[in-house]
Amino acid sequence: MKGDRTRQSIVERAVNLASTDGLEGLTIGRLADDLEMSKSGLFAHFGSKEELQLATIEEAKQRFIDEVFRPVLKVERGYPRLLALCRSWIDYLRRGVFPGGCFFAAASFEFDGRPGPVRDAIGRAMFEWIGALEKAIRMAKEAGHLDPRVDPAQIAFELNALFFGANFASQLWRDPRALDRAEKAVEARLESVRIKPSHTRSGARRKIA
Amino acid sequence: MKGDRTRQSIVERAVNLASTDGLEGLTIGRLADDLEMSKSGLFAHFGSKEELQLATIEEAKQRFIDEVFRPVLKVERGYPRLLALCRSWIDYLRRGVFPGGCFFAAASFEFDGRPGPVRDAIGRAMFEWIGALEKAIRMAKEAGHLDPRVDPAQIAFELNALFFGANFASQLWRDPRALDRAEKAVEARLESVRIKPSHTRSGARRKIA
DNA sequence: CCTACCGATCGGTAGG
DNA sequence: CCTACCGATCGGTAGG
Repeated sequence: MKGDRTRQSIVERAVNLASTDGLEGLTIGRLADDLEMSKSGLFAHFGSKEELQLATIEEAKQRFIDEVFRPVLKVERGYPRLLALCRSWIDYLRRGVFPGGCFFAAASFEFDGRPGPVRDAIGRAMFEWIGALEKAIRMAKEAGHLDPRVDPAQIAFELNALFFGANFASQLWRDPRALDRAEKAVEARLESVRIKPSHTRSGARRKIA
Repeated sequence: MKGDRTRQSIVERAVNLASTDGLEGLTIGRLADDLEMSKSGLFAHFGSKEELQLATIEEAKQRFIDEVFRPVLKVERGYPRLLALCRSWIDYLRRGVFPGGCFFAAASFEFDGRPGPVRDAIGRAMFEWIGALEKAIRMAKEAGHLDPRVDPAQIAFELNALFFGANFASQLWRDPRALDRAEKAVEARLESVRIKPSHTRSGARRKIA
């Protein structure tokens, strides 16, 4: 019980530290100092730095799901939910859910050159996220809200790229226009493949641009 | 003379190491081992790790200019050069100019949360790159090849985002489709704001999509 | 460009 | 959860 609460406070702090300094820059000594506990006391909860890193990724996933994904499930399926999901991502950066920007963007670029279980866990987490994005696109397509010729994997790739581009400019330059630019680009891209609901019974679906 | 050659071989190796392990993961000891020289002998060329990091960024800039930017200057100005610049970026990833993918994408995400001269240098380098991209867009617009309503900063933001998205998927997942997806997205985006040259004297310019 | 060294910090362990 | 410790490595220095 108490051990669980301690462990939880450790991984929460670890996620915040890792989002600014990286998962490798996260050190057991500094984390212990921050939490005013001994290194070995903290260490005992994980057994190795790698396990601490994996636990940190798991905690970041939970926070991401709670902050970005879950709120959107109440929006109606199809185009509205897809658009809401994209806006939710941008808003998650705007609200500063992680102090160093998107934890997963940072972790992806940090570990893409280092083989091992940590890289694999980040790869899986991003695969799940892109998969969720792709699913939202596919559902909108199947609901007749998107051009049937649309390739969900391609659109998911492009939307994710815009999110990373937003993270880049807003974090490295502290450029407040970055999030607006990303929002504009995302909305234009979705609009370009949208099929607007026809209000007349005989009205043919409008051609997409 | 000899000192210059040694220094050059150090920074070349440093760029490669940093592209996979990060600019902070780059350590003087490992770099010295790799080059089969003493730590202090290597260290004497720079005076501090920070100076080594700054020299490494400078070397990466040179390589980027030589590999991505310079080849494109021979292409005719306007739309052709803009398209060639984008393709050159994607081809630079494809050729594996840096072993760990794009040095600047990695460095941007690594240092965007750590204040200091290294972050500032990366910020400036990226500012110059986005500026060059923006200039290519502006030139195409002024040549009448792009919709006059186009905002060069917006398009530059989007193109750079697609490049980073390509780096992400090709590095973290080793997904060979990533570069093709980026190429497709870039070409579609440019096409969407393109004004095709009219071949008839009386022909009005076609509306963009 | 080298050997020889410094204090600090790293991940991790012993033993309680 | 702690104190006390380990060898290895970190960035950096002295002196040549």
